[in-house]
Amino acid sequence: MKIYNSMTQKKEEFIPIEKGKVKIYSCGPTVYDYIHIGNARPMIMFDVLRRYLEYKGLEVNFVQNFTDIDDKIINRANKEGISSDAVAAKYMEEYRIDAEGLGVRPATIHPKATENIPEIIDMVKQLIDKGFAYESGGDVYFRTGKFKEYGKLSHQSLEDLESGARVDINEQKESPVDFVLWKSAKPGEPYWDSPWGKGRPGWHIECSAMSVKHLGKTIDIHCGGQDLIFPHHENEIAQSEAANGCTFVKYWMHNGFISIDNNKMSKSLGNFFTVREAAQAYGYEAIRMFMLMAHYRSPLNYSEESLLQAKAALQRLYTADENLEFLSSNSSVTELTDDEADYLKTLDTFKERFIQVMDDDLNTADAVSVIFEMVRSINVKTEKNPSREMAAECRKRLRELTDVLGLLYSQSASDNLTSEIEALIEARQKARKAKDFAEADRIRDKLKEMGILLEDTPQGVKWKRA
RNA sequence: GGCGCCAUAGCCAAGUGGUAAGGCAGAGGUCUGCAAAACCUUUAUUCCCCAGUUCAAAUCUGGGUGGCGCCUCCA
Repeated sequence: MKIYNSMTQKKEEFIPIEKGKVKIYSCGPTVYDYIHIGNARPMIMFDVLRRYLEYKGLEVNFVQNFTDIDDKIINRANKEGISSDAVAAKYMEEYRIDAEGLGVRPATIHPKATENIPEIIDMVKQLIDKGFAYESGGDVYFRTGKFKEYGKLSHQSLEDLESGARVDINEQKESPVDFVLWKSAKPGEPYWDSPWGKGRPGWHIECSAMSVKHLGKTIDIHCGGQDLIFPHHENEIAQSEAANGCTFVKYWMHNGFISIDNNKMSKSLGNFFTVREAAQAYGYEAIRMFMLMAHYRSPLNYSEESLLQAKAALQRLYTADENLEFLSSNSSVTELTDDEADYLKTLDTFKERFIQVMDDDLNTADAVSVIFEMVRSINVKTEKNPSREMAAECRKRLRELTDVLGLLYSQSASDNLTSEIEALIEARQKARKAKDFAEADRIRDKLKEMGILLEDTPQGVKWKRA
Protein backbone atom coordinates (compact mmCIF):
# COMPACT_ATOMS: atom_id res chain seq x y z
CA MET A 1 0.00 0.00 0.00
CA LYS A 2 1.18 3.50 -0.82
CA ILE A 3 0.63 6.44 1.47
CA TYR A 4 1.34 10.09 0.74
CA ASN A 5 3.78 11.24 3.38
CA SER A 6 3.59 14.97 4.11
CA MET A 7 7.16 14.88 5.38
CA THR A 8 8.69 13.68 2.11
CA GLN A 9 5.84 15.07 -0.02
CA LYS A 10 5.67 11.81 -1.95
CA LYS A 11 3.64 8.66 -2.03
CA GLU A 12 5.64 5.96 -0.31
CA GLU A 13 5.20 2.24 0.12
CA PHE A 14 3.84 1.68 3.59
CA ILE A 15 6.00 -0.68 5.62
CA PRO A 16 5.03 -1.10 9.27
CA ILE A 17 7.77 -0.92 11.86
CA GLU A 18 6.65 -4.21 13.31
CA LYS A 19 5.37 -6.76 10.81
CA GLY A 20 1.62 -7.14 10.92
CA LYS A 21 1.07 -4.27 13.32
CA VAL A 22 0.38 -0.58 12.86
CA LYS A 23 0.62 2.18 15.41
CA ILE A 24 -1.44 5.25 14.59
CA TYR A 25 -1.85 8.46 16.52
CA SER A 26 -4.61 10.81 15.48
CA CYS A 27 -4.97 14.27 16.96
CA GLY A 28 -8.35 14.44 18.60
CA PRO A 29 -10.64 17.32 19.43
CA THR A 30 -10.35 20.04 22.01
CA VAL A 31 -13.65 19.48 23.73
CA TYR A 32 -15.14 22.93 24.19
CA ASP A 33 -17.99 22.88 21.66
CA TYR A 34 -19.88 20.72 19.20
CA ILE A 35 -17.73 19.52 16.33
CA HIS A 36 -18.29 20.95 12.86
CA ILE A 37 -18.23 19.36 9.42
CA GLY A 38 -14.56 20.21 8.97
CA ASN A 39 -13.69 18.26 12.10
CA ALA A 40 -15.57 15.29 10.73
CA ARG A 41 -13.28 14.81 7.74
CA PRO A 42 -10.22 13.46 9.57
CA MET A 43 -12.46 11.43 11.86
CA ILE A 44 -14.08 9.69 8.91
CA MET A 45 -11.09 9.40 6.61
CA PHE A 46 -8.70 8.06 9.21
CA ASP A 47 -11.39 5.70 10.44
CA VAL A 48 -11.38 4.37 6.89
CA LEU A 49 -7.59 4.11 6.98
CA ARG A 50 -7.87 2.03 10.11
CA ARG A 51 -10.63 -0.16 8.72
CA TYR A 52 -8.68 -0.73 5.53
CA LEU A 53 -5.47 -1.70 7.32
CA GLU A 54 -7.46 -4.12 9.44
CA TYR A 55 -9.16 -5.46 6.33
CA LYS A 56 -5.69 -6.19 5.00
CA GLY A 57 -5.00 -8.23 8.09
CA LEU A 58 -2.96 -5.79 10.13
CA GLU A 59 -3.46 -5.29 13.81
CA VAL A 60 -4.05 -1.59 14.33
CA ASN A 61 -3.43 0.25 17.55
CA PHE A 62 -5.28 3.51 17.03
CA VAL A 63 -4.80 6.22 19.62
CA GLN A 64 -6.80 9.41 19.60
CA ASN A 65 -6.52 11.90 22.40
CA PHE A 66 -8.97 14.31 23.92
CA THR A 67 -7.58 17.73 24.73
CA ASP A 68 -9.64 18.33 27.83
CA ILE A 69 -7.76 21.25 29.32
CA ASP A 70 -7.09 24.35 27.29
CA ASP A 71 -7.77 28.10 27.12
CA LYS A 72 -10.89 27.64 25.07
CA ILE A 73 -12.32 25.20 27.56
CA ILE A 74 -11.52 27.52 30.43
CA ASN A 75 -13.16 30.45 28.60
CA ARG A 76 -16.25 28.43 27.97
CA ALA A 77 -16.39 27.29 31.57
CA ASN A 78 -16.10 30.87 32.80
CA LYS A 79 -18.79 32.03 30.42
CA GLU A 80 -21.19 29.34 31.56
CA GLY A 81 -20.19 29.52 35.19
CA ILE A 82 -19.29 25.85 35.41
CA SER A 83 -16.02 23.99 35.84
CA SER A 84 -13.77 23.22 32.90
CA ASP A 85 -14.14 19.56 33.80
CA ALA A 86 -17.85 19.88 33.27
CA VAL A 87 -17.37 21.56 29.90
CA ALA A 88 -14.93 18.87 28.79
CA ALA A 89 -17.17 16.06 29.99
CA LYS A 90 -20.17 17.48 28.18
CA TYR A 91 -18.43 17.90 24.85
CA MET A 92 -16.64 14.58 25.03
CA GLU A 93 -20.05 13.00 25.25
CA GLU A 94 -21.38 15.12 22.38
CA TYR A 95 -18.33 14.09 20.38
CA ARG A 96 -19.02 10.45 21.12
CA ILE A 97 -22.59 10.83 19.87
CA ASP A 98 -21.48 12.45 16.60
CA ALA A 99 -18.65 9.98 16.06
CA GLU A 100 -21.03 7.07 16.50
CA GLY A 101 -23.52 8.71 14.18
CA LEU A 102 -20.85 9.13 11.53
CA GLY A 103 -19.91 5.48 11.78
CA VAL A 104 -16.52 6.30 13.30
CA ARG A 105 -15.40 3.52 15.58
CA PRO A 106 -14.00 4.41 18.99
CA ALA A 107 -10.20 4.43 19.05
CA THR A 108 -8.32 1.60 20.69
CA ILE A 109 -7.71 4.11 23.44
CA HIS A 110 -8.76 7.72 23.97
CA PRO A 111 -6.26 9.20 26.41
CA LYS A 112 -7.08 12.53 28.03
CA ALA A 113 -4.56 15.25 28.70
CA THR A 114 -5.71 15.67 32.30
CA GLU A 115 -5.10 12.01 32.99
CA ASN A 116 -1.52 12.18 31.80
CA ILE A 117 -0.13 15.14 33.70
CA PRO A 118 2.71 13.18 35.38
CA GLU A 119 3.88 11.88 31.99
CA ILE A 120 3.74 15.37 30.53
CA ILE A 121 5.69 16.89 33.42
CA ASP A 122 8.24 14.14 33.10
CA MET A 123 8.73 14.86 29.42
CA VAL A 124 9.12 18.59 30.05
CA LYS A 125 11.73 17.79 32.69
CA GLN A 126 13.66 15.65 30.24
CA LEU A 127 13.64 18.45 27.70
CA ILE A 128 14.96 20.92 30.25
CA ASP A 129 17.66 18.47 31.32
CA LYS A 130 18.78 18.05 27.73
CA GLY A 131 18.85 21.79 27.15
CA PHE A 132 15.91 21.82 24.75
CA ALA A 133 13.67 23.76 27.09
CA TYR A 134 13.90 26.51 29.67
CA GLU A 135 11.79 27.82 32.49
CA SER A 136 10.87 31.46 32.42
CA GLY A 137 8.57 33.14 34.91
CA GLY A 138 6.69 29.96 35.76
CA ASP A 139 6.27 28.99 32.10
CA VAL A 140 8.43 26.49 30.30
CA TYR A 141 9.33 27.02 26.64
CA PHE A 142 10.86 24.84 23.97
CA ARG A 143 14.12 26.22 22.62
CA THR A 144 13.48 25.79 18.89
CA GLY A 145 16.92 27.06 17.92
CA LYS A 146 18.44 24.08 19.67
CA PHE A 147 16.53 21.56 17.56
CA LYS A 148 18.41 21.59 14.28
CA GLU A 149 15.70 19.94 12.23
CA TYR A 150 12.96 22.33 13.27
CA GLY A 151 10.80 23.05 10.22
CA LYS A 152 11.36 19.75 8.47
CA LEU A 153 7.69 18.86 8.29
CA SER A 154 6.39 22.27 7.25
CA HIS A 155 9.43 22.73 4.99
CA GLN A 156 10.27 26.10 6.40
CA SER A 157 13.54 27.32 7.77
CA LEU A 158 13.77 28.72 11.24
CA GLU A 159 14.83 32.07 9.75
CA ASP A 160 11.74 32.24 7.56
CA LEU A 161 9.57 31.37 10.48
CA GLU A 162 11.18 34.01 12.62
CA SER A 163 10.85 36.73 10.00
CA GLY A 164 7.29 35.77 9.26
CA ALA A 165 6.32 35.38 12.88
CA ARG A 166 3.16 37.24 13.64
CA VAL A 167 3.15 36.10 17.23
CA ASP A 168 2.93 38.86 19.75
CA ILE A 169 6.14 39.78 21.44
CA ASN A 170 6.57 37.80 24.59
CA GLU A 171 9.39 39.04 26.79
CA GLN A 172 9.69 35.68 28.47
CA LYS A 173 10.69 33.85 25.31
CA GLU A 174 14.23 33.68 23.99
CA SER A 175 12.91 33.58 20.45
CA PRO A 176 9.46 34.38 19.03
CA VAL A 177 9.36 30.90 17.52
CA ASP A 178 9.76 29.17 20.88
CA PHE A 179 6.55 27.61 22.06
CA VAL A 180 5.11 26.87 25.45
CA LEU A 181 5.38 23.46 27.09
CA TRP A 182 4.00 24.39 30.47
CA LYS A 183 1.82 27.38 31.24
CA SER A 184 1.65 28.93 34.67
CA ALA A 185 -1.86 29.25 36.05
CA LYS A 186 -3.54 32.61 36.42
CA PRO A 187 -5.72 33.15 39.47
CA GLY A 188 -8.90 31.13 39.25
CA GLU A 189 -7.65 28.80 36.54
CA PRO A 190 -7.43 25.06 36.98
CA TYR A 191 -3.89 23.93 37.73
CA TRP A 192 -1.59 21.06 38.59
CA ASP A 193 1.50 21.27 40.74
CA SER A 194 4.79 21.02 38.93
CA PRO A 195 8.48 21.73 39.52
CA TRP A 196 7.81 25.16 37.97
CA GLY A 197 4.81 25.97 40.11
CA LYS A 198 1.08 25.67 39.53
CA GLY A 199 0.14 25.40 35.90
CA ARG A 200 -1.10 23.29 33.04
CA PRO A 201 0.39 21.66 29.97
CA GLY A 202 0.75 23.40 26.62
CA TRP A 203 -1.18 21.93 23.75
CA HIS A 204 1.65 20.36 21.76
CA ILE A 205 3.33 18.50 24.58
CA GLU A 206 0.28 16.42 25.44
CA CYS A 207 0.28 14.67 22.10
CA SER A 208 3.98 13.89 22.36
CA ALA A 209 3.58 12.53 25.87
CA MET A 210 0.48 10.47 25.19
CA SER A 211 1.90 9.12 21.95
CA VAL A 212 5.06 7.81 23.57
CA LYS A 213 3.11 6.42 26.50
CA HIS A 214 0.64 4.42 24.45
CA LEU A 215 2.56 3.70 21.25
CA GLY A 216 6.25 4.03 22.00
CA LYS A 217 8.98 6.35 20.79
CA THR A 218 8.53 5.74 17.08
CA ILE A 219 5.12 5.26 15.54
CA ASP A 220 3.97 4.32 12.06
CA ILE A 221 1.40 6.94 11.20
CA HIS A 222 0.44 10.26 12.69
CA CYS A 223 -2.54 11.98 11.15
CA GLY A 224 -4.61 15.12 11.34
CA GLY A 225 -5.77 18.12 9.37
CA GLN A 226 -3.45 20.11 7.15
CA ASP A 227 -3.60 23.09 9.46
CA LEU A 228 -1.96 21.01 12.14
CA ILE A 229 1.27 20.70 10.15
CA PHE A 230 2.42 23.99 11.55
CA PRO A 231 2.86 24.57 14.35
CA HIS A 232 1.30 21.58 16.09
CA HIS A 233 2.95 18.64 14.34
CA GLU A 234 6.20 20.48 13.78
CA ASN A 235 6.34 21.07 17.51
CA GLU A 236 5.46 17.50 18.32
CA ILE A 237 8.40 16.35 16.23
CA ALA A 238 10.73 18.76 17.99
CA GLN A 239 9.61 17.69 21.45
CA SER A 240 9.49 13.98 20.80
CA GLU A 241 12.70 13.68 18.86
CA ALA A 242 14.58 15.97 21.24
CA ALA A 243 13.40 13.98 24.26
CA ASN A 244 13.57 10.47 22.80
CA GLY A 245 16.50 10.83 20.46
CA CYS A 246 14.89 8.94 17.61
CA THR A 247 12.47 9.38 14.72
CA PHE A 248 9.01 10.20 16.01
CA VAL A 249 6.81 9.28 13.05
CA LYS A 250 7.37 7.28 9.86
CA TYR A 251 4.40 8.53 7.85
CA TRP A 252 2.58 11.82 8.25
CA MET A 253 -0.92 11.96 6.81
CA HIS A 254 -2.90 15.17 6.49
CA ASN A 255 -6.39 15.66 5.19
CA GLY A 256 -7.49 18.62 3.07
CA PHE A 257 -10.02 21.15 4.23
CA ILE A 258 -13.71 21.47 3.96
CA SER A 259 -14.62 24.90 2.67
CA ILE A 260 -17.80 26.89 2.35
CA ASP A 261 -18.09 29.22 -0.64
CA ASN A 262 -14.42 28.46 -1.14
CA ASN A 263 -13.38 29.69 2.25
CA LYS A 264 -12.04 27.48 4.96
CA MET A 265 -14.71 26.36 7.39
CA SER A 266 -13.64 27.45 10.82
CA LYS A 267 -14.98 28.51 14.13
CA SER A 268 -13.18 31.83 14.03
CA LEU A 269 -14.66 32.80 10.65
CA GLY A 270 -18.06 31.68 11.88
CA ASN A 271 -18.80 29.98 8.55
CA PHE A 272 -19.30 26.53 9.94
CA PHE A 273 -22.04 23.97 10.25
CA THR A 274 -21.99 21.56 13.12
CA VAL A 275 -22.12 17.87 12.39
CA ARG A 276 -25.24 17.80 14.53
CA GLU A 277 -27.17 20.24 12.38
CA ALA A 278 -25.97 18.73 9.10
CA ALA A 279 -26.99 15.29 10.34
CA GLN A 280 -30.40 16.70 11.16
CA ALA A 281 -30.77 17.91 7.58
CA TYR A 282 -29.19 15.09 5.56
CA GLY A 283 -28.46 12.24 7.95
CA TYR A 284 -25.13 11.29 9.44
CA GLU A 285 -24.33 8.72 6.82
CA ALA A 286 -24.82 11.19 3.96
CA ILE A 287 -22.05 13.25 5.55
CA ARG A 288 -19.81 10.21 5.54
CA MET A 289 -20.71 9.46 1.93
CA PHE A 290 -19.98 13.07 0.97
CA MET A 291 -16.47 12.76 2.41
CA LEU A 292 -15.81 9.34 0.90
CA MET A 293 -16.71 10.51 -2.59
CA ALA A 294 -13.65 12.77 -2.64
CA HIS A 295 -10.00 11.97 -2.01
CA TYR A 296 -8.98 12.81 1.54
CA ARG A 297 -6.28 15.28 0.47
CA SER A 298 -8.44 17.23 -1.99
CA PRO A 299 -10.15 20.40 -0.96
CA LEU A 300 -13.87 19.78 -0.60
CA ASN A 301 -16.57 22.39 -0.71
CA TYR A 302 -19.58 21.94 1.54
CA SER A 303 -22.92 22.84 0.05
CA GLU A 304 -26.51 21.77 0.33
CA GLU A 305 -26.42 20.49 -3.24
CA SER A 306 -23.36 18.32 -2.61
CA LEU A 307 -24.86 16.82 0.51
CA LEU A 308 -28.12 16.07 -1.26
CA GLN A 309 -26.18 14.43 -4.09
CA ALA A 310 -24.26 12.31 -1.61
CA LYS A 311 -27.48 11.37 0.09
CA ALA A 312 -29.01 10.29 -3.23
CA ALA A 313 -25.90 8.28 -4.11
CA LEU A 314 -26.05 6.57 -0.72
CA GLN A 315 -29.70 5.78 -1.30
CA ARG A 316 -28.78 3.88 -4.45
CA LEU A 317 -26.49 1.69 -2.36
CA TYR A 318 -29.16 1.12 0.26
CA THR A 319 -31.74 0.24 -2.35
CA ALA A 320 -29.41 -2.32 -3.92
CA ASP A 321 -28.68 -3.81 -0.52
CA GLU A 322 -32.34 -3.93 0.48
CA ASN A 323 -33.35 -5.47 -2.82
CA LEU A 324 -30.82 -8.24 -2.32
CA GLU A 325 -31.96 -8.80 1.23
CA PHE A 326 -35.54 -9.03 0.03
CA LEU A 327 -34.67 -11.48 -2.73
CA SER A 328 -32.60 -13.61 -0.40
CA SER A 329 -35.70 -14.46 1.59
CA ASN A 330 -38.48 -14.12 -0.97
CA SER A 331 -37.21 -15.63 -4.18
CA SER A 332 -39.03 -18.76 -5.36
CA VAL A 333 -35.69 -20.39 -6.22
CA THR A 334 -33.47 -21.39 -3.33
CA GLU A 335 -30.46 -23.26 -4.69
CA LEU A 336 -27.55 -21.63 -6.47
CA THR A 337 -27.39 -22.49 -10.18
CA ASP A 338 -24.15 -23.24 -12.00
CA ASP A 339 -24.42 -20.04 -13.95
CA GLU A 340 -24.83 -18.10 -10.74
CA ALA A 341 -21.85 -19.80 -9.16
CA ASP A 342 -19.75 -18.74 -12.15
CA TYR A 343 -21.00 -15.20 -11.85
CA LEU A 344 -20.07 -14.99 -8.19
CA LYS A 345 -16.47 -15.70 -9.13
CA THR A 346 -16.45 -12.73 -11.48
CA LEU A 347 -17.36 -10.47 -8.59
CA ASP A 348 -13.82 -10.91 -7.34
CA THR A 349 -12.64 -8.54 -10.04
CA PHE A 350 -14.46 -5.71 -8.29
CA LYS A 351 -12.83 -6.61 -5.02
CA GLU A 352 -9.42 -6.65 -6.68
CA ARG A 353 -10.00 -3.25 -8.22
CA PHE A 354 -11.25 -1.96 -4.89
CA ILE A 355 -8.06 -3.07 -3.18
CA GLN A 356 -5.95 -1.66 -5.96
CA VAL A 357 -7.38 1.85 -5.64
CA MET A 358 -7.44 1.79 -1.85
CA ASP A 359 -3.80 0.74 -1.93
CA ASP A 360 -3.09 3.93 -3.82
CA ASP A 361 -3.12 6.38 -0.94
CA LEU A 362 -6.63 5.51 0.15
CA ASN A 363 -8.50 6.56 -2.96
CA THR A 364 -11.99 6.28 -1.56
CA ALA A 365 -13.50 8.20 -4.47
CA ASP A 366 -12.34 5.49 -6.83
CA ALA A 367 -13.32 2.83 -4.35
CA VAL A 368 -16.85 4.19 -4.24
CA SER A 369 -17.03 4.14 -8.02
CA VAL A 370 -15.93 0.50 -8.05
CA ILE A 371 -18.74 -0.28 -5.62
CA PHE A 372 -21.25 1.45 -7.89
CA GLU A 373 -20.04 -0.56 -10.86
CA MET A 374 -20.41 -3.69 -8.78
CA VAL A 375 -23.93 -2.67 -7.84
CA ARG A 376 -24.88 -2.19 -11.47
CA SER A 377 -23.46 -5.58 -12.36
CA ILE A 378 -25.32 -7.28 -9.54
CA ASN A 379 -28.56 -5.48 -10.35
CA VAL A 380 -28.39 -6.71 -13.91
CA LYS A 381 -27.62 -10.25 -12.86
CA THR A 382 -30.33 -10.45 -10.22
CA GLU A 383 -33.04 -8.85 -12.33
CA LYS A 384 -34.77 -12.12 -13.17
CA ASN A 385 -35.61 -14.17 -10.11
CA PRO A 386 -32.16 -15.11 -8.81
CA SER A 387 -31.89 -17.87 -6.25
CA ARG A 388 -32.03 -16.94 -2.60
CA GLU A 389 -28.47 -18.06 -2.16
CA MET A 390 -27.35 -15.99 -5.12
CA ALA A 391 -28.94 -12.85 -3.68
CA ALA A 392 -27.44 -13.55 -0.27
CA GLU A 393 -23.98 -14.17 -1.71
CA CYS A 394 -24.05 -11.02 -3.81
CA ARG A 395 -25.10 -9.05 -0.79
CA LYS A 396 -22.32 -10.54 1.28
CA ARG A 397 -19.72 -9.54 -1.32
CA LEU A 398 -21.13 -6.06 -1.64
CA ARG A 399 -21.13 -5.58 2.10
CA GLU A 400 -17.59 -6.80 2.42
CA LEU A 401 -16.53 -3.71 0.51
CA THR A 402 -18.98 -1.21 1.97
CA ASP A 403 -17.88 -2.31 5.43
CA VAL A 404 -14.33 -1.26 4.67
CA LEU A 405 -15.58 2.23 3.91
CA GLY A 406 -17.91 2.07 6.89
CA LEU A 407 -21.07 2.43 4.82
CA LEU A 408 -24.50 0.86 5.14
CA TYR A 409 -24.50 0.93 8.90
CA SER A 410 -27.65 2.92 9.51
CA GLN A 411 -30.53 0.99 10.91
CA SER A 412 -32.22 -1.06 8.27
CA ALA A 413 -35.89 -0.49 7.57
CA SER A 414 -36.58 -4.17 8.00
CA ASP A 415 -38.23 -3.86 11.37
CA ASN A 416 -41.70 -5.14 12.04
CA LEU A 417 -44.89 -3.65 10.71
CA THR A 418 -47.92 -3.04 12.83
CA SER A 419 -50.82 -5.38 12.20
CA GLU A 420 -52.82 -2.41 10.97
CA ILE A 421 -50.32 -1.78 8.19
CA GLU A 422 -50.04 -5.45 7.36
CA ALA A 423 -53.81 -5.59 7.00
CA LEU A 424 -53.76 -2.62 4.65
CA ILE A 425 -51.09 -4.23 2.48
CA GLU A 426 -53.16 -7.39 2.40
CA ALA A 427 -56.28 -5.46 1.45
CA ARG A 428 -54.42 -3.75 -1.36
CA GLN A 429 -53.25 -7.09 -2.73
CA LYS A 430 -56.85 -8.30 -2.79
CA ALA A 431 -57.95 -5.19 -4.62
CA ARG A 432 -55.17 -5.64 -7.16
CA LYS A 433 -56.18 -9.22 -7.78
CA ALA A 434 -59.72 -8.07 -8.33
CA LYS A 435 -58.34 -5.40 -10.70
CA ASP A 436 -59.81 -2.71 -8.50
CA PHE A 437 -56.84 -0.43 -9.07
CA ALA A 438 -58.57 2.67 -7.79
CA GLU A 439 -58.92 1.01 -4.40
CA ALA A 440 -55.39 -0.39 -4.56
CA ASP A 441 -53.96 3.05 -5.27
CA ARG A 442 -56.06 4.59 -2.54
CA ILE A 443 -54.59 2.19 -0.01
CA ARG A 444 -51.09 2.76 -1.35
CA ASP A 445 -51.52 6.53 -0.95
CA LYS A 446 -52.82 6.02 2.55
CA LEU A 447 -49.78 3.95 3.46
CA LYS A 448 -47.56 6.57 1.95
CA GLU A 449 -49.08 9.12 4.28
CA MET A 450 -48.24 6.72 7.10
CA GLY A 451 -44.65 6.65 5.92
CA ILE A 452 -44.68 3.27 4.21
CA LEU A 453 -43.69 3.02 0.56
CA LEU A 454 -44.68 -0.05 -1.44
CA GLU A 455 -43.04 -1.66 -4.41
CA ASP A 456 -44.61 -4.50 -6.36
CA THR A 457 -42.03 -7.04 -7.45
CA PRO A 458 -42.26 -10.47 -9.09
CA GLN A 459 -41.34 -11.89 -5.69
CA GLY A 460 -44.15 -10.08 -3.88
CA VAL A 461 -44.74 -6.76 -2.22
CA LYS A 462 -41.70 -4.99 -0.87
CA TRP A 463 -42.05 -2.11 1.53
CA LYS A 464 -39.79 0.45 3.04
CA ARG A 465 -40.07 3.45 5.29
CA ALA A 466 -40.05 6.85 3.66
C1' G B 1 7.94 37.69 1.98
C1' G B 2 8.40 32.01 2.97
C1' C B 3 5.94 27.12 2.47
C1' G B 4 2.04 24.35 0.19
C1' C B 5 -2.58 23.13 -2.45
C1' C B 6 -6.32 23.47 -6.32
C1' A B 7 -8.51 24.38 -11.60
C1' U B 8 -11.81 17.94 -15.51
C1' A B 9 -19.44 17.88 -18.24
C1' G B 10 -25.38 21.45 -15.68
C1' C B 11 -23.50 20.02 -10.44
C1' C B 12 -20.08 16.78 -7.35
C1' A B 13 -15.68 14.09 -8.40
C1' A B 14 -11.64 10.09 -9.92
C1' G B 15 -7.87 9.71 -13.39
C1' U B 16 0.21 11.64 -13.05
C1' G B 17 2.33 9.50 -20.52
C1' G B 18 -1.48 5.71 -24.47
C1' U B 19 -6.31 8.27 -26.19
C1' A B 20 -11.81 10.97 -20.37
C1' A B 21 -14.27 6.26 -13.97
C1' G B 22 -18.33 6.88 -10.83
C1' G B 23 -22.43 9.66 -8.56
C1' C B 24 -26.33 13.50 -8.81
C1' A B 25 -29.46 16.10 -12.12
C1' G B 26 -31.67 16.02 -17.41
C1' A B 27 -33.69 13.51 -22.02
C1' G B 28 -35.61 9.08 -24.52
C1' G B 29 -36.81 3.90 -23.93
C1' U B 30 -37.76 -1.25 -21.55
C1' C B 31 -40.38 -3.42 -17.46
C1' U B 32 -45.13 -2.28 -14.48
C1' G B 33 -52.49 -2.06 -14.22
C1' C B 34 -50.18 2.61 -12.71
C1' A B 35 -46.10 3.48 -9.76
C1' A B 36 -41.45 2.39 -7.41
C1' A B 37 -36.92 0.07 -8.10
C1' A B 38 -33.91 -1.73 -11.83
C1' C B 39 -31.94 -1.90 -16.68
C1' C B 40 -30.72 0.19 -21.74
C1' U B 41 -29.50 4.57 -24.69
C1' U B 42 -28.04 9.56 -24.34
C1' U B 43 -25.24 14.08 -21.84
C1' A B 44 -16.84 16.65 -22.03
C1' U B 45 -13.40 15.06 -29.77
C1' U B 46 -12.09 17.18 -24.52
C1' C B 47 -9.59 18.27 -19.19
C1' C B 48 -8.25 27.28 -17.08
C1' C B 49 -4.75 29.73 -20.95
C1' C B 50 -0.01 29.88 -23.89
C1' A B 51 4.41 27.64 -25.33
C1' G B 52 7.68 23.21 -25.09
C1' U B 53 9.19 17.78 -24.63
C1' U B 54 7.21 13.16 -26.93
C1' C B 55 5.16 8.67 -31.94
C1' A B 56 1.60 9.92 -28.01
C1' A B 57 -0.02 14.90 -22.60
C1' A B 58 -5.83 16.06 -18.67
C1' U B 59 -1.34 13.72 -17.15
C1' C B 60 5.73 15.84 -17.89
C1' U B 61 8.54 20.98 -18.36
C1' G B 62 8.44 26.41 -18.53
C1' G B 63 5.41 30.76 -18.36
C1' G B 64 0.69 32.93 -17.37
C1' U B 65 -4.51 33.49 -15.22
C1' G B 66 -7.93 32.54 -11.35
C1' G B 67 -8.97 30.50 -6.40
C1' C B 68 -7.54 28.50 -1.56
C1' G B 69 -4.65 27.19 2.81
C1' C B 70 -0.52 27.48 6.55
C1' C B 71 3.24 30.82 8.64
C1' U B 72 -1.53 33.11 15.18
C1' C B 73 -5.98 28.92 18.25
C1' C B 74 -7.93 25.92 14.25
C1' A B 75 -9.39 19.21 11.32
